[in-house]
Amino acid sequence: MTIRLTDKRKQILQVLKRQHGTMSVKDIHNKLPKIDQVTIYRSLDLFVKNKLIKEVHLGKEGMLYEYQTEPHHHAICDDCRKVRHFTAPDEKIKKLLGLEDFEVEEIEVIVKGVCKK
Amino acid sequence: MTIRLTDKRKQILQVLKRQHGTMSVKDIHNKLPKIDQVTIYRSLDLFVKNKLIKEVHLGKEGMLYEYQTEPHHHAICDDCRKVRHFTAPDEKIKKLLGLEDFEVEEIEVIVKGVCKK
DNA sequence: TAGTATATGCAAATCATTTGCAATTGCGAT
DNA sequence: ATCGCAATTGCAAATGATTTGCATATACTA
Repeated sequence: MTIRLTDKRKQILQVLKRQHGTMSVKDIHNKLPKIDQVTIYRSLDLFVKNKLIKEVHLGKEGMLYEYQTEPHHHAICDDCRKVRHFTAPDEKIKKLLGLEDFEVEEIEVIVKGVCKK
Repeated sequence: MTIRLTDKRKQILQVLKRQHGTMSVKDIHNKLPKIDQVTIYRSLDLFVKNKLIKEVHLGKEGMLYEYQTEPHHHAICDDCRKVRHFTAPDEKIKKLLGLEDFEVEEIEVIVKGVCKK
């Protein structure tokens, strides 16, 4: 099985790269109305499996996808629903967790609260 | 608006308390087949809003609910899908995050990887 | 105990995501 | 260049989780 970087896949990845943040399938479809939603779903799955992008659950609103230039975590405001990024040294988090008998592959921190502007 | 702790709600909460772990709506419904799923959905929403229980997303499989005697985080094995709990001092995590301008209400850490038994 | 607000069940709607299948396209071998 | 086949795409329909509308049942207050 080969993974072809077709034109549509390139477009989808491009949109995600430009966004600098999370997008839903709908968001992507709005930007690329000529590409079928199903194709977007399948492409995203493929990208996730190949670790080109990340998927995150930040609420009940369905899965979100994100191209990360550098790994980061998310804080979401309960009021305005805006998402903020923040970085934290994975190694230190790992140490805090102290998980024995577990081969850690990915750590995801989701912070909920209210942003005071 | 008053929150009535009706018999059905008590049963649902009871089931969650006994579980010591996450449950899906289906899981709960299996244990309490006489209570309609819709009632379970509505009760869980209510419990979450009143902070009696927590809801977590650990995968694509839909929302999970959990009664936590003490706050903890989750590690999920990509192979066996088993969920493990672990605690970590919130204060220290908060410090690592270094979120300015954000009123933190809840921190959720989700670890993905493989458990080596 | 009557009156009213809340809770419940059922059927149907909605929303995100997946699947089946037929048509199209990309790419390597000729 | 083009033939052939595997991978990709779109469309329609299926699935699965969750929500909504509404009529009935139940709990609490006066």
